[in-house]
Amino acid sequence: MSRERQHKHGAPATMRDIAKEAGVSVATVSHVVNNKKGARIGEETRQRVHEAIDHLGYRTNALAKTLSVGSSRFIGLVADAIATTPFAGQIIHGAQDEAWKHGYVLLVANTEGNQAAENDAIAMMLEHQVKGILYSTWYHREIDVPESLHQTDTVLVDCFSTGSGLPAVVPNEEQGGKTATEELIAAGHQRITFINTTTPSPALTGRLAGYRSALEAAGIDFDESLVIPAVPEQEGGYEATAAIIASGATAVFCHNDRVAMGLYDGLREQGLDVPKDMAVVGFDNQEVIAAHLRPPLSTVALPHYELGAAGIRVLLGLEPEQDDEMYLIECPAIRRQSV
Amino acid sequence: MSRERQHKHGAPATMRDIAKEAGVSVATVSHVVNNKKGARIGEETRQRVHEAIDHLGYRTNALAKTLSVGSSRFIGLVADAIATTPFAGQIIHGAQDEAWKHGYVLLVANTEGNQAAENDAIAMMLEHQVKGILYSTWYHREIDVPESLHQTDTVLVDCFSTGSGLPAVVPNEEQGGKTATEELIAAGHQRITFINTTTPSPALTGRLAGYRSALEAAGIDFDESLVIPAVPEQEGGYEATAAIIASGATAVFCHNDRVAMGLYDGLREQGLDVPKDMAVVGFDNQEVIAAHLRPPLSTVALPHYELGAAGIRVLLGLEPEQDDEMYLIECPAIRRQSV
DNA sequence: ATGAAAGCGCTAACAA
DNA sequence: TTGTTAGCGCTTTCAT
Repeated sequence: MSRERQHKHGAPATMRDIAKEAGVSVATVSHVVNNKKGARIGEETRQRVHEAIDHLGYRTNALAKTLSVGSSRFIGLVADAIATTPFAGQIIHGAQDEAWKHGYVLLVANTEGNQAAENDAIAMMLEHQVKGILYSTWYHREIDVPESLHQTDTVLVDCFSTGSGLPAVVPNEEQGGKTATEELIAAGHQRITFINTTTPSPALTGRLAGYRSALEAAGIDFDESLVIPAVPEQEGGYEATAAIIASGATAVFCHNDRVAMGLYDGLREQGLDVPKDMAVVGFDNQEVIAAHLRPPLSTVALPHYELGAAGIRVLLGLEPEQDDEMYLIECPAIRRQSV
Repeated sequence: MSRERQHKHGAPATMRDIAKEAGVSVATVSHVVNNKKGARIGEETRQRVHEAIDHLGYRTNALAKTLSVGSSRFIGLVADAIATTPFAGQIIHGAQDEAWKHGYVLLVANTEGNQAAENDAIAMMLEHQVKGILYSTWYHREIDVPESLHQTDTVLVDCFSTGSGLPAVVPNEEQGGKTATEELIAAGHQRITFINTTTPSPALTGRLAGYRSALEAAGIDFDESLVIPAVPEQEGGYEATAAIIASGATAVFCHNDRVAMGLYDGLREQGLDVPKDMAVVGFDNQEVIAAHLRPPLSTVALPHYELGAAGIRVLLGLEPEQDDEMYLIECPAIRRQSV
């Protein structure tokens, strides 16, 4: 009973239509639609307007509104690898929820690391008068900021660029490494190996620092020979098996869930049981893997959802200022059954 | 506190600014900016305009343009689980690329299956005058279409709703199942088990139909006892191990990569080698898993990128009409080393 | 309590 | 070849 004919091809009803139908001016319609508190509209008039609105199926034209008020409700999100990882999805989700909460909508663009696509994407967002841009990468690293990003407010998510002056929201790698190690220590382990990545990155240095600091806090001497470099994938974990066993350790902190998965295979081949013979913790909390390994993998989560949400908050100026413009997000422990 | 940020970027230059700077009318500016072919502009004037443009750093206001021409360049994409799976990312990526190619930009919203969020998202898209909406789910299934979707052109992606009259773009499960089975047959296997899912879905029936048709085409009798039901995750594959071995089969087609991963574990525990003692193919081509299992898993890909891209094409009327409004996208074989 | 009118930045006839 | 003039749908003073 509410809509007359909302044909796909019929032009949508405008305020003018409502005004005519209700026998009032568009100004009045605008006032009741937006529930302006300054304006006093007669109860009877308000009523008529509302009737006209759902009789005609009116819906405000956000674009016209934007043009009129001068500031849009768009926030752009440019990601470098939406497709290759579930992580990007989490960032988008977090950003979307938070943006939504404040009345903004997300304009997303994927660039697969392509320079040209990136510039096009940014240009398009600027043309759409975005309030600002979230520029995100799928793994934590330092980047060169595209020049065009400086034309609007932008915040870096899961990446940073020292000297760019742009605020960055990144995971707290060191705290994460410390947390992972502490899980092992708390379970009584003293000789703990750390399979670290071989690719230079904040993750490499941060997690190592965390590992050392956890050890130190527990009064355990750091033994360089216990940190084993490996390609950060299943293959790396598998290949590290022999070294792990030879080290005499009783627990291992893996650089990420995928190397833990590879290590599981290696351990199983040697007839070793997790966690009885060897405790293991991963990093990332990559759901498809961690939750379904046997036994389910205890790990530390990369807070992608929070990264996206926090990104929006700093963009909107809702987050307490950080002096160095680096917003560190905590990586929480996810306990399952491998420790 | 930080009100400085708000003043960082001055109001962007408008066409009027350019017009003044170049000493011409806005109409002229509009013409050169859009390279209107109808209008002849003096080379010298055009020059001046261009100079003013990059002197003032002009950028067209897409919103104003939309309002003026009457049709926007937005396409909405509402997804039910952007965060929980890498698949959604692929759909977005495909949609984004294709939309972009035709001058459209994507407005994305995530709803996590929440009814209210869904309606809000759709309403918001309608308010932004989207050209149409892509409604996608993260696994292929039949759905009830939200009423509001009928207020604009919409196409269903990775889901369908018979009787809704809405076009749907879905993976060709049957062809996929057939392809997977054929990979095994081509490798010389005759006794092939199929670990099928237990959850009712197009995947359950479609892949089974494909399995049977491949068998039939190869002159192999279908043996009901060779299809083993299992939870579609690692656990299901692992638990199916005994039945698989007992069946005397030499190859198995797994409902998805995750069950294949579980099966790998089970097989390894029994000292069986893949593919020597048992050939296995998966389904989905879930990169993080399939490419890194030992040995890397041969599988059949769910064409998510194509799903998204094709969705845009049918929305834009670029795809040859399909009578039943069902657009089947092929699932290609991905050969690795498990067969 | 309500309406008239002037924009917002841009496009598109139609003039000149 | 270029400028004038209406809008597009909405908000917002300022009148009435």
